[in-house]
Amino acid sequence: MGAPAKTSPTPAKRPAGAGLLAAELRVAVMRTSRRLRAEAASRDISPGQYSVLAGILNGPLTVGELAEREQIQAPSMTRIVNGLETAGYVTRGDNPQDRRQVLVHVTEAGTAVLQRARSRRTQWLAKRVAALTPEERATLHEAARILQEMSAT
Amino acid sequence: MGAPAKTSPTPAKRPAGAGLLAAELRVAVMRTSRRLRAEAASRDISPGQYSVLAGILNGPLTVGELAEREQIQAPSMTRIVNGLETAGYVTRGDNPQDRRQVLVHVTEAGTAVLQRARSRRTQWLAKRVAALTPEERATLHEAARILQEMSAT
DNA sequence: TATTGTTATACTCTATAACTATA
DNA sequence: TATAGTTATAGAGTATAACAATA
Repeated sequence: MGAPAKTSPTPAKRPAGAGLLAAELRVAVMRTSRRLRAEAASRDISPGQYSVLAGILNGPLTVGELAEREQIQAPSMTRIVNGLETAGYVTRGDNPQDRRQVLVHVTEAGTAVLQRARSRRTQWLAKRVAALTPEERATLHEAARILQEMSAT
Repeated sequence: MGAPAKTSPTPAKRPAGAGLLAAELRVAVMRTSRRLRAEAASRDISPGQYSVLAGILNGPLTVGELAEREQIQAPSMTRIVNGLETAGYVTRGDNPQDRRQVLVHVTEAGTAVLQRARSRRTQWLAKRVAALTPEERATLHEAARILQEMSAT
């Protein structure tokens, strides 16, 4: 069986076995992602573009590094960067130390659009998060950290 | 701004404001969903097909009901049902009380493939879930419930 | 010869609009 | 006239394979 869950915030629920938990988590994540995509669609920038801009805010990264971070293949990242470059949100620069690489830099317009998008993008989610109890928010905060770590594996 | 977050269960981390939490949650969910899709791809059935089969295990539903449950439009559900019907996993039946409606029934093959898929589909996730602490599993269990409720809104 | 990035191409999933049949 | 479902078409995002430039 699962763990005793001694200090669970919801005493009525026991932790399910790994298989059952994975199944319910998978449904929850897939459904939420579909909802997020639908709600955020056609405003500002795409989810992929958003992540890329956020990733290079603190300094340029190569196309390969970005692809690895986003867990997608290089050609897909090339397309995302193309879109951002056309929109004027990033520029491509050479790396003098390895001229095969392409460093993606964020522009001022890119920084601005990211900040605007940050508030709009999460509007749907933020509205629902705000309706939660502090305990539920803490749970989601911790869950986000766990999911990030699991996905990074 | 967000709530003061007075009784956080994770002392080192305070619950972020609704906007920040929504932002980090969004990234975590989108990244995990991309990972899930990639890991589960081309085995058994698609995520959408999986959810549909699971939904009609306890009795047939109409195409419209399924579309609403999955938060997608009717034509998208028609395509998913087409795929399942071609594969022999569901059958379409009339509703005698309203002949505009189409009731989607699961077949024996559909039930079997769902049970097989259930264990395979969540394999990637279950492996990582099993490596977590009981407390982390409890957190994800609760988070799944919260995400489900938020997505249902 | 190996690696980085791009181009070419195709597949999956989604959506909106137009259509058919039933109510 | 309104509703349930399908068909037609298009768009977004992803992938693999082949190619160019550089190491």
